[in-house]
Amino acid sequence: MDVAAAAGVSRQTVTRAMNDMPGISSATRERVQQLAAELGYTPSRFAKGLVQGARISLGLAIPDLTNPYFPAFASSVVEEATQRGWNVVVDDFGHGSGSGLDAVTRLAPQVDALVGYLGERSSDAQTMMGRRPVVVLDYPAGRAAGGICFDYSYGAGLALERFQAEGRRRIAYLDSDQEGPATTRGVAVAAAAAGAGMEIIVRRSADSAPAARDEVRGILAEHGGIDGLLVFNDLMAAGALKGLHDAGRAVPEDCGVIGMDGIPLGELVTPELTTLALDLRAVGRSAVDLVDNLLSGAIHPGSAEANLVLKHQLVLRQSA
Amino acid sequence: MDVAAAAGVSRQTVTRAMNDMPGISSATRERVQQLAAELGYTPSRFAKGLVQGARISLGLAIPDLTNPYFPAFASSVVEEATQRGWNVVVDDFGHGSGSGLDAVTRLAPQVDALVGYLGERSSDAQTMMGRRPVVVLDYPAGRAAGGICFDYSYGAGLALERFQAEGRRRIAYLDSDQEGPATTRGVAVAAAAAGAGMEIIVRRSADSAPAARDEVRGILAEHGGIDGLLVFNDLMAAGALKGLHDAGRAVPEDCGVIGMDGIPLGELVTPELTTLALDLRAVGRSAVDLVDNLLSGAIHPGSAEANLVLKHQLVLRQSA
DNA sequence: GCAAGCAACGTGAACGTTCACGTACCCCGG
DNA sequence: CCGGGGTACGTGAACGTTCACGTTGCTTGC
Repeated sequence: MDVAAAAGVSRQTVTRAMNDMPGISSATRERVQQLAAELGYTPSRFAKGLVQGARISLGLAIPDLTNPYFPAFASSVVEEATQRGWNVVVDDFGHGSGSGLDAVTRLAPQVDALVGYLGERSSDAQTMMGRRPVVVLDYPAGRAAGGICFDYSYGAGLALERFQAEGRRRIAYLDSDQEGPATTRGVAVAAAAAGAGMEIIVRRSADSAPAARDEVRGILAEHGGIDGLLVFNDLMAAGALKGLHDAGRAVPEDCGVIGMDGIPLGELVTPELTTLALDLRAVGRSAVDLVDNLLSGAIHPGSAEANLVLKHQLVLRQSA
Repeated sequence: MDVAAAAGVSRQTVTRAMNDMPGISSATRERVQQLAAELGYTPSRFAKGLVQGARISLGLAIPDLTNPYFPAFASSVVEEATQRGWNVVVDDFGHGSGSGLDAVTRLAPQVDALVGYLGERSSDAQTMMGRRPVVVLDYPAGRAAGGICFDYSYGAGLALERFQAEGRRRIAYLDSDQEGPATTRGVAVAAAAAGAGMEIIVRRSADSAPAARDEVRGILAEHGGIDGLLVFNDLMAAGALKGLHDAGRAVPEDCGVIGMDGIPLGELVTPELTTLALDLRAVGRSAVDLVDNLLSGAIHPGSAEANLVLKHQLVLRQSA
C-alpha cells in the first residue's frame, strides 16, 4: 500500500481512514484521505472481496439488447438486484458476440449467479456455473435446475379464442427462426390450433421488425385471405403491422393482429397492439427472487419451487 | 483449497489441473477436475484478480433502461467492451434507484472505468473514481475530463430549417423536465430559434411517451395553431404523435413532428418519425474507445481529444 | 553405474486488504 | 507514585490464487 508509506503510517491506519472506522484521530484521517486522493489511490476490489467475503454479483445474459423486450426485462432485474445490494454484469450475445454459451463462458468466472435467456444451452450453463444458482428463462421442454417459463399453450389458446370470437377463420402464425426447427412458442401455438380444430399457416422470420415486415408481405402474397395473424413477439408484430399496411390491408378490419410479450412499444404503434402480455417487471422480480432463494438455500435447484410457470394475459387494444 | 486436500495433492497441482497447464499427468488432471466438479469448487474471482492483475470491468450508468434510447446505446457499449474482453456492470438509476450519483457510488468500488449519462453530477463522479477513466455522455456546459456531447445547436438548426422549408410558422418545442430549469437541448433549441428570428412555444413534460401525449393535448388546447413540433427525444415524440392523433390533427399535414435520437422505434410508429438521428452504435463505440485510450494513457483526461462532439443528422421520414 | 535430463509434483512468497490482537502513550484518581 | 482505562496507532495472520522456484524419482545414454 503506497499511501501508508507516503503518510508514514501503517496499512491498518490507512484502512481506518478510508473506511471511516473508529480508533483514529481526525487529523490523521484527513491527512491520509487527502494523500490518497492525491496519489489516486483506489482500494483493490479483489483484495477487498477476498478478505470480506462475497459481494454478490449477478450475471445477466441477454440475447439482444436491441429487442425492446429484453431491456424491459433487464430493467426490472437490475432494479431488483440493486435493491439487494448486488451488482449486475450484463452480457449481450447478439451482434456476432456468439451464442448464449459464449456469454456464459464470459460470465461464469465473474459472477455468483446467473440469470438469462439461454435457450437450449441451459444445462451447459449449469455445468459451467457449478453449484452457483442459474435461473433460465423461457427454457425449452424439460425442467431446468432453476427457471421461469411461460405457459404458451394457455396464451395461444387465448389468442385463438379471440380470433374465433371475432369470426376470423384464416389464421397465420409468424414465428421466429432463432431456435432450431420450431420455437417453444411455435409448438404451443400449433398444439393449441390443433386442439381447437383450426388449421393455421406458420411462417418464420428473423426476430426483428423489418424482417417480420418483409415476411408478412410474403405471407400475404401467398395467402391473401389471411384475416388473423398471431406473432412471435411484439417487436415482430410491430413490423407485421407495417407489412400489412404496405399490402393495403386494414387492421383490424381486414386482418387482426395479436403480438406477444406486452412491451410498451405496443401502445405506440398504430393501430395499438393487442397482445399476450406478461407482467414484465414481475418476470424480472421473480427471477431475482429465485436467485436469492437459491443462494440462501431456501429452495433447492431442481425442486418444484425452483421452476415457475407464468401465464400471459390477453390485453385488448386496437389490432384485434 | 478444499480440492487439494481431497485429492491429496498440492494447491499448485490443482491450479495446473484447472487451467490446463503443462507439468501434470493427464490422470491426475482428470481426477482433480472431476473432484472439483463434485465438490462444486469454483475458483475465487477475487483471489484470481488479485494475483493476475486487472481483468477490466466497465461501469455503465444508465438513467432508465425503459427508455429505448438507452438500451440502444448500452447495446453497442456492451458489444464493444465484450470485444475487448472487458465485462460491463450496469446500473440503472431510474425507478427510485436514486440519482446518477447513487449509481456512481454503487459502481465506483467495483469497476475500473465508468461510462454513463450522469447529467450534472459528472465532476462528483470523477472525484469518486479518482484517476480511473470517466466518460460522461451529454454533459452540460463546460468540459468533462472525458466525455461525449452533442451539438444540439446544429441539430436544432436543421430541424427549424426543415420546418421553415415546409412553410411551418407556429413551432413548439416539447422539452423534458428532467434536468433543472432547462435542458441542454432546450437552451440550444431556444438559441437556434432566436438566431433564426423565430418565436417558439416551449413546454415540458416527463420523459415518457404517455406524459408527452398528455402534454401535447395541453399544448394544442392552448395553442391550436401549432403546425410544427420539435420534441426532446424520439420516445416522447412517439407519444406526441399519439397526442396529435387524439386531438384530431393530421401529421404531417396539420402539424409536422421532428424527434431526436434516431432510435429504431421511429420507424415503427405511424406516421414514421422524422428525427435528428445519431449513429447510436457510433456513440457507444466512441465511448468505449475513449475509455480504452484513457486507460492506456494514449490520451489524457481533460485534453481536447478526450472530449468528442457529435452531430445529428436529419433523417426525413413521414412526420415532417 | 552414474550423471544428465525430464516429467510430475511440492514449497514458499506474493498480490492488497481486513481482522484480531498487541502496544505505546497520555490522563486521572487515589 | 502507581495502576486503570482510554485513545491512537502498529503487527502478524488470513483470505485463495498464481508465480518462480525446488525437489523428487524415473528414464536414458554412454
